[in-house]
Amino acid sequence: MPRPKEFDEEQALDAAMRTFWVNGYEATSTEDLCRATGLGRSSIYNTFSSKHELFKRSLVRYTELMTTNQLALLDDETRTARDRVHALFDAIIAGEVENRRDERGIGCLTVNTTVELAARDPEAAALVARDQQRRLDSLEAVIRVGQRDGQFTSRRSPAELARFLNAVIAGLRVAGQGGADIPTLKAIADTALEAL
Amino acid sequence: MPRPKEFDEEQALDAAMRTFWVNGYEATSTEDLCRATGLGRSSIYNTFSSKHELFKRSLVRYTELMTTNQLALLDDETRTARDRVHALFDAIIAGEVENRRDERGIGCLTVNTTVELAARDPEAAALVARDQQRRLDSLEAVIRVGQRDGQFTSRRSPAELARFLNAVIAGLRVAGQGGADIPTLKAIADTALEAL
DNA sequence: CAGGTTTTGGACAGATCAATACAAAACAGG
DNA sequence: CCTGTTTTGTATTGATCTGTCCAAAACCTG
Repeated sequence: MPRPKEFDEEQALDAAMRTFWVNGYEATSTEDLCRATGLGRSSIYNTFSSKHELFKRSLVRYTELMTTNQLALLDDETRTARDRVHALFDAIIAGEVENRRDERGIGCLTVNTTVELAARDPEAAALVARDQQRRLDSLEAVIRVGQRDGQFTSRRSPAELARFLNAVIAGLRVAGQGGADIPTLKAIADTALEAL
Repeated sequence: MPRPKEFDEEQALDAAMRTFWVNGYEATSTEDLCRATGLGRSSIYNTFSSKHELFKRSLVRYTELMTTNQLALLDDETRTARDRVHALFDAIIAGEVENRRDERGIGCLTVNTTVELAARDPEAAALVARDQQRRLDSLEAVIRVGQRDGQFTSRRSPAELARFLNAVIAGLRVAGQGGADIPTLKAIADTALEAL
């Protein structure tokens, strides 16, 4: 009996997510969100309650899309540990490249959120922390495999190396946003791989 | 003949810098700046022209203070290359530790600016890029020394390794903001050092 | 101590912010 | 085709934002 929505909620969420991703939370106005999604204010508030709620859903969606894809690369047991980590770096760099604006990457929404919001938005911080834990778990597992197979020779613990890789990934993102070119990003990733 | 200012401009700049550092550019209101500096609106606008101008000056001051100190560590020719890089990491981690709020670091203003502003503020981007170049130059020089002395055995070029270290530093900052504890940060830094 | 200049405080301007109110439009079921 | 429910567009709210205005206070110099 109710009137159906004229738009696809998931599609609108993707548009909102991308806007937050590119502009950040504070610099994104509700009007920006209207323009990006093509919806009116009423539809947005009716569907997503508030800007903050919409941001949280955007963040969740981002991690569902991105992290899930990336962890699939790490968990691919048909490949060696080194190949998996390499594939992850390649995917990250490829993402940075295809999302360039004015010679700069747009980074990673979870990194951006950590920097912009984590200190004063506990909910956002919790979502990012949860995502990070998933990533660390997968990284640790693949490093363990690589150590068992003798591919990774560092004597450091898998947990430490996972943290290290995660930091390098964040650093890659920041470097991309700073305007580093692809060969530079590849060199950073390769150097990190050699540290394992 | 003119009436002198009642405040110390440099001191006010430091307070403003710290506010931008902790809260970010967008989330800092002019009233926040008044509260932090203890100045009235008129004094701020009379002295610094605008929020954006004040931000640029804060950014310059930040890099003058921080980068200058850090590069002094890298350029200290009384120490070995490895010791210098180690000292840099120690200083960064010590800085992250002494600036913690609610179990989180407040990061680095240049990294924060890269993430929040570089894409849409060319002036801020230029200031950050200039600072980064200084850092890369010093890193490259010390790596060159380490390679000559046989302390660093990686076959990668000093330029690439400098980029790598810079990325790890950014990653350290983000990790600190994400709530990583000190041993974790130290492990990340040590792992990076081993890659050289 | 007086004149000229600057700083300072507080009120204010205009824009923009997130969010809401409300009525008209659009749809499903009976 | 009508009834009830939801969505949608528009106008508007009240708060907050950056920046300005202006008069009074404060200072230095002559």
